[in-house]
Amino acid sequence: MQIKKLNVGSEGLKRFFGPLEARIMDLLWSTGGVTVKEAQSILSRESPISVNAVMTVMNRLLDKGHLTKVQTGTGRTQAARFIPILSREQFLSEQTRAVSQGLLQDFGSMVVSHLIDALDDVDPETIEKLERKINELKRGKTR
Amino acid sequence: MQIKKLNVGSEGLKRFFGPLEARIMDLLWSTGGVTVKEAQSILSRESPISVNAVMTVMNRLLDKGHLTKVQTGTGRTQAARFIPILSREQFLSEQTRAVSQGLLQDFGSMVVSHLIDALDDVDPETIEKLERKINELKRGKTR
DNA sequence: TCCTATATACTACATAGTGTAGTATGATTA
DNA sequence: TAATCATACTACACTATGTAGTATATAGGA
Repeated sequence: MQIKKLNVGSEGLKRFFGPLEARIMDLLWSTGGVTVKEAQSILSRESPISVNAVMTVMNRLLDKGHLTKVQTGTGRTQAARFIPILSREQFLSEQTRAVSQGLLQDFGSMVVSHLIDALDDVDPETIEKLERKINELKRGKTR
Repeated sequence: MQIKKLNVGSEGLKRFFGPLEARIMDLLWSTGGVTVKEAQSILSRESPISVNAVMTVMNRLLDKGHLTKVQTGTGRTQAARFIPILSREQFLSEQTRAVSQGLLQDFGSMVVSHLIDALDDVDPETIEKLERKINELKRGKTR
């Protein structure tokens, strides 16, 4: 599922989610899936939050298509487990792809220029890949 | 002024503003500055909108620091002219910089990979720049 | 000088997204 | 069967945005 808004001033997952949503998604990805109660317990270590608050947000994430719910039974000892639909990698890849592609499309060379300035911290293999791509493009041009 | 949210699914200026805000900024940049009444007249050509609706939005853009107001006098014949603080180019450059840099920072190589896929449509000079940057980086590494 | 058109301010309401939590219901198991 | 736990439903706050009504001040013509 595609995120609608990117929070430009925030960091990490908070770019794609609200602060609480981000903490919950992080937890879901770290653990592979938790129940509402489990999530609430863990989140409450930092600052107390009600089970219902956590549940509402998890249900919203469910509605938005980020999670599935696995019912392991019924009754009070069998709480539903919420599980991310995409892996963290898949999700981030999809989102960064959507944003990069969108920006590139509308503001092409401007964006590339900014990326150039920020390229210093990118790992060498990625730079290699980039270089190969450029050679490819140049070959295409002179052909 | 830095935008807080990027509308991922929208296009052009609507990535940075709401639909009406975007139309107004576009108008402001195209004309170099207009009064509320002027803006309202022009916008109403597409679909009728009240002067007040336009004014509220323009004032909000003013509050957010995107515009200045130039008072050419007082009274009914001298409406204030709203003028963008940054040029369109400056604004877009600043915003795309913030977004690109943020994404690169948090999701470095992932973003570059997507960039690679989208590079085909970028103009040759930019590719040149990119190539020079890469050479620079490689020299830095082996030095 | 006074009336009225115009500019501007202030206020209000709707909708969407997010954070937070209360109440109600329903199933379970001790 | 009653206390416990899971879950649903509802509600409220706050922010951003779109839209517009009412009020006020001021200028310029009659």
